[in-house]
Amino acid sequence: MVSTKNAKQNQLLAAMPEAEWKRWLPDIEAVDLPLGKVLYEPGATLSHVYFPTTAIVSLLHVLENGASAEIAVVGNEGLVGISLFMGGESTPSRAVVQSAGKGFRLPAQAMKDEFNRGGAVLHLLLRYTQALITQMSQTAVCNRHHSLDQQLCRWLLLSLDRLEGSELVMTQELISNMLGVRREGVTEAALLLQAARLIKYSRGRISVLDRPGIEKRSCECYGVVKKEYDRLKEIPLEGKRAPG
Amino acid sequence: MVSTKNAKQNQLLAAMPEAEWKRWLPDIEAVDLPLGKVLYEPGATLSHVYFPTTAIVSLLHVLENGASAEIAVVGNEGLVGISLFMGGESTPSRAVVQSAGKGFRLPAQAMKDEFNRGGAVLHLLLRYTQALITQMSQTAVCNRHHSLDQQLCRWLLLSLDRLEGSELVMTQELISNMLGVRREGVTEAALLLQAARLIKYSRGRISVLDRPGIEKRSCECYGVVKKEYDRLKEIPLEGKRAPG
DNA sequence: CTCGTTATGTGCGCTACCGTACATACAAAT
DNA sequence: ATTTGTATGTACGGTAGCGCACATAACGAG
Repeated sequence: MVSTKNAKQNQLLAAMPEAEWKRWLPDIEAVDLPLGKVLYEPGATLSHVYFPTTAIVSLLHVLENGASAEIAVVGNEGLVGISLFMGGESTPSRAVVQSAGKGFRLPAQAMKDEFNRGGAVLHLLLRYTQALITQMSQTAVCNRHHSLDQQLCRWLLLSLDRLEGSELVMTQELISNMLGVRREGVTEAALLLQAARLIKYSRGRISVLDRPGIEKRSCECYGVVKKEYDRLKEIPLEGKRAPG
Repeated sequence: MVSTKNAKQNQLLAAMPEAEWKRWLPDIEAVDLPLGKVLYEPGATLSHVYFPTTAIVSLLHVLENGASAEIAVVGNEGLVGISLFMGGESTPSRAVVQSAGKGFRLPAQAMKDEFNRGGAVLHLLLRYTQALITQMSQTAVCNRHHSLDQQLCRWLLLSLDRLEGSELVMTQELISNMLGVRREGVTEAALLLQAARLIKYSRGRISVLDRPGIEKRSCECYGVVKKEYDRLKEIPLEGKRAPG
């Protein structure tokens, strides 16, 4: 049981009713999620779903020519691998660990069985998926309308919310991959933020000095997404199952 | 029963097993979906879910300053109002009829009850949602990386697939709202397509002359999305309900 | 301390798209 | 036939971000 004692650092696992949680225990497994680890590739069948606790995972959508963009980010508030219970078995996107840390995982079949019981677990996961959808669509609009500057701020805030402390380990090159822009563009934007004393960084380490300042500079997208996650967290679980 | 005789023009309704379908009948209702009709506003609680048959509905995400972008399009292959069964009650996006036509609708409570039975309906709807998610994320990347030209082609193709015939009623102004770009930009892109004899248009009427030509000119995003919808349509319904 | 490697900074011409301001053209109404 | 409104075309300066080619700087290994 020692191995699962931190599992409830993941908010979905923590929100799970006791009865369900007990059924999961035998199958759940602690995993290390090192930077860059790929949890799934486009089109691949998923073997597990992952519940990050201290790690952050990026959902990247990759184009034929190799260009990519992050469509959502998953931390301890969520899970990676929704297509497993959504019924598609796979997605055309890629999940990569963006910030090293720990997490837990559950085998595909166990996840499906649990989901198909149709109770609290189902509602919990779907509600989370709904929040994820919000994040994706906000990202789509953000890609269209906001400046790199603003997007970098949004991205920093989303990452900060999923980390302890105010430092993130992340090269500008990696950030550029996430945002789907040039590395040099990130350098410039980061310089501006540094000049404004909002952040400080050196060789892959970013310290956030003035979070409120970054929030002011960010586009609305961060706030919208955060608010929606919060809202959905508050709605009580239905958990009911209609009679057959 | 006359009023529902065309309901199975909607692919989701058509895929519904007979037993479920019979339960729905009393509640289902034919509706007219005129151009511009708003099916839901950001944050509003949904009263119905809509199953378009000949109409096309755009899911738009609107920013504070009024700028917007289409994050997905729904035709007779899908339904409008997934947040109802996903558990959020509302979404921060807006659903607008982009191409006038007919559809059917089901009251919110009936939809929820049916979904919570947990059988084929649930799996069908979730699978569709999964396809919708693919469309959203592809759109996000497309917004980032592809030219207006390519995106216009993608958009035309997605619309064509959801219409009979090869003509769409749509001003360039409206298209620009969907794509989240300037109207003049659409004019230029459309001129190029017209010069290449791929389309012809006049005052809000676009005729597609050479569909394969447009497909060649489109970015990959159209193909990826279409393929994923097709793939998910093929997966047989599980429909099973795990024992309590 | 030196060297190779990786991370960051800079410069420059280029292009797609923006914002704005108009000009034209078609279509329906009177 | 003239008017009015809406749809489309054109023009032009501005700019954000691109692709490319380097310059600098930090760090780690030897």
